[in-house]
This record gives sequence, structure tokens and C-alpha cells, in this order.
Amino acid sequence: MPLKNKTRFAILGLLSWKPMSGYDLKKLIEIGLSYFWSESYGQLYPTLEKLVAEGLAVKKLDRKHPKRPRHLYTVTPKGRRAFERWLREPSDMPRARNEHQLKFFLSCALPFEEGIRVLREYRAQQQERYELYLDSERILSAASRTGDVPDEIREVLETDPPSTKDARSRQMLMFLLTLRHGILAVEARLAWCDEALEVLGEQSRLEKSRPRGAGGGDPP
Amino acid sequence: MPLKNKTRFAILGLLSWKPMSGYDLKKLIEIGLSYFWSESYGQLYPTLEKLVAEGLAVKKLDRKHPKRPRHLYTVTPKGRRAFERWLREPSDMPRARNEHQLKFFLSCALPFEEGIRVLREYRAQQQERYELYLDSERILSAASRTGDVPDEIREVLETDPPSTKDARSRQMLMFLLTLRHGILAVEARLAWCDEALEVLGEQSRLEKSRPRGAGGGDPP
DNA sequence: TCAGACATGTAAGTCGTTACATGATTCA
DNA sequence: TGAATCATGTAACGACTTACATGTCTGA
Repeated sequence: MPLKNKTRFAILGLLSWKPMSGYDLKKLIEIGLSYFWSESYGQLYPTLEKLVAEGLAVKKLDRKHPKRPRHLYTVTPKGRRAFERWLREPSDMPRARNEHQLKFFLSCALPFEEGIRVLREYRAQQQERYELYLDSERILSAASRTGDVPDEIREVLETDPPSTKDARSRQMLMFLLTLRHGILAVEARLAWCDEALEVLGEQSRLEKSRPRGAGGGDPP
Repeated sequence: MPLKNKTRFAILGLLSWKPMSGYDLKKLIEIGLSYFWSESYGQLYPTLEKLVAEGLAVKKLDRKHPKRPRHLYTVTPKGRRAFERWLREPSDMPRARNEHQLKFFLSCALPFEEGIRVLREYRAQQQERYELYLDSERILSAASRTGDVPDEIREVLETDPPSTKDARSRQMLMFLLTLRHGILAVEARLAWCDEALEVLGEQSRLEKSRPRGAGGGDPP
């Protein structure tokens, strides 16, 4: 009895858009959900088999579509119910485990300059990511205005039989809103870096200007 | 050969403040680092033993201090070097796996009202957390102005022999700055919730005001 | 006296990644 | 022809959590 396996629901949810293969799922997640989700093949394929075994999905060989036969998975009504039950459940708080913050917190073991250098590297990394996100946002919001969906995403949204225009525009909206979440989160990290760099820089200057040596022990 | 075990370094880093027992480490992490870190006993005790086996820490029985004897762990110079090496290394990007976002993204499978309800619950949860953080911030920043450190933290900072005033005030600063990170992150999440709720609310109204039925399929 | 904190651990199991293995097809 | 992509999987391992087991001491 699995306890908090989210892969199951990620799969079920995406399959409820349209039937896909393991390979399709992996690509879709990489291209469209990478701001907030990831899956590995080692997790994907065995989980798909489990879903079939539990009657939440069915597997069938699709030999016409591209040229090479692939295994298409489809959600069953039971799978759909399980998925919607999960959707309505409150998510549990993820246990906090942020390596960057841990390192920052412990970096008081280093001289100020070194701590500041590490923090600056982190900031640069976030800045880079920020720019990528903004590019994606430009593309996506242009797309949702003009209806001209980017290729990788269009393919996913094209179902047979075609879903309603409403459903598709709602899915586009979700792409955009989750991206917005990523953007706001990165902005917050950048703002924090600036705040922290300012404080640490000031402390560093203070330390340098103070008369050094004499141990620095406490007065009694 | 462990690959990305962060527990090792969390332990090494905290022990470099002062020797502690497994129990002490757990409490310190729960009380002071819970904004960004957590450890379970099942990880803590075995890892401590491994560190000893690798010569990065030493274990000794301390029978005087409180009353009950406890096992105190101390970092060795080798452990200190390993820790500082890790500190200077760039952290790897954590793989993205945000259950809330996944659920939100997939919630287009639900009627608008339901998606909005789930999002509102998430927002309330973040708001609650926000207020807790702000309380902590008030306490901590008062403490760093007056030097009147909260009990739970003071105990950790009191070492024997006493560390320098500089070292201690730097540790206090780290408590405060990591808390600031938590606060800015939660603020960003709240802002995103408001943005998303607004957009979804508008879509929901649009949908209601539009003439329903007729399948909603696409015109050719 | 007895609940709750102090204190240390272990066993079983889940979740997830990485690396490998395999083979077909497309296209430059 | 040979590299890239399509496509499906498995084995081994690492990290982590949960639940359990055990016993002591303190203070209401």
C-alpha cells in the first residue's frame, strides 16, 4: 500500500488529458512542467504497470499512429475517480529540505568574503533561471492572446476526439499560472539574496574597520 | 560512497558550533532550522555512527552535564575540512517536485469552483504560516537588537569554552536571515495565490455568463 | 504515580535516481 | 553509415520516513 506516491497522480492527471505512452509523459513533463515537476523513467514505467495492475489505467498497443508501435495508456473510470479524490484532498506540507539555505545558514563557519561569494553564485544562478522563465512567459502569454500555441504544447493539447475549446484554453491558463508561480518564487529569492548580501556586506565592512586581534572574548 | 547525502553536512556543520548529542541535534533543527531543514532520528543516529567510522567525528560519553549520561559527538579536523569543502561547493539544483503546484496544474480537471476552493485552502495554510514566521521575526530581531537571545537558541550558542561575541552575533544573524528567506518565500506564494484566484475567478464568471450547452466543440 | 521529556537506537519499507541494456527508425 | 531520436524497460543503490523498542529521570 503506497503512502505518498505522487507519481501515480501526476500520471493519472496527465493521462486524463489524453492517452499517452511512458515516453510521451516524460517529454511532456520535461517540456511543460519542469518549473515544478519531474519524473524519471525508473519511476514512470513501473508506476504505469502498477496503475494497470490496480485497474486505474489500461494499456494497449497502438500500431498505427507515428510508425513505430507504442504502448498507449488510458485512465479507467476508477482511475479518474482516484485522481479526482486526490485532487480534492489537501496536500501535505513537504518536509523542508533546502540545501541552499542549509549551506547559507552554516556558512558563518567561513570568512565573510567566502560566504558572500557563495551567495553571489547562488544569486547568479537564480538570475539566469529568472531570465529563462521570463522568456517562456512572453511566449506563453503571446500564445494565449493569439491562440497560437507553441509546437510542443499544441501536440499535447490535440486530442482525438478534440476536447472543447474551453478545456484547452483552461489548460493553457494552467501552463501560464504555474509559470507565474515559478517567476514570483524566483523573484522572491533574488530579493532575498540582495537583502542578505547587503547585510553581510555591511557586517564584513564593520569587522574590517574594527581593531582586530585580542581574541574577541566576552567581557565579564 | 554516498553521493548527495546532506544529512552528513548538516550534522558536521552544527557540531562545528559545539559538541552535541543526536537528541540535541534533532531539537536544534526542529526549533531553529525548521523553516528550511528537517532530520529524522532514523537518519541522524546512523549517520552519526558513519561519521565516526570515517573519522569525521568522535563520540564520547559525557556523564556529568545534565544528570543522565549522553553521547556527545565532536567534529575532528578532518571532519571540519570535509564540511568546509562542501560549504564552498556549489549546491546542485534540487529536482522540482512541488505537490501543490502539481495539484493546481491538474485541477483543470475539476469545475472552476472546486479548483478555486483548493487554492483558497492552500492560501489559508500559507497565511497561517506567514503569521507564525512574522512572530518569530519580531522575537528574533528584538533579540539581536537587545542581545537578549531566546532561551532555546541561547542554549545552543552557549559553548564551553565560550565562542567569541562576533561568532555568536553572526550565528544570530544567520537565524534571522534564513527566517527572512522563509518570509519572502511565503509572501511570494501568497501574492501568487491572489493573482491566480483573481484570474480563475474571472474565468469562472465568464464561463457562467456564457450560453451553456451545445457541446462547446470547435468551429471548423 | 504517572505523564512527558530525555535519550538512543533499529527494521522495514517507500520513494526516487542513475546507469545500463536493448533495439527500431529517421535523416543527414 | 552512423548519430540522434524514439521507445521500453530493469537492477542496483541511496536517501529518507515511520513505527517500533527500550529504558531513565523529573516534576506536577
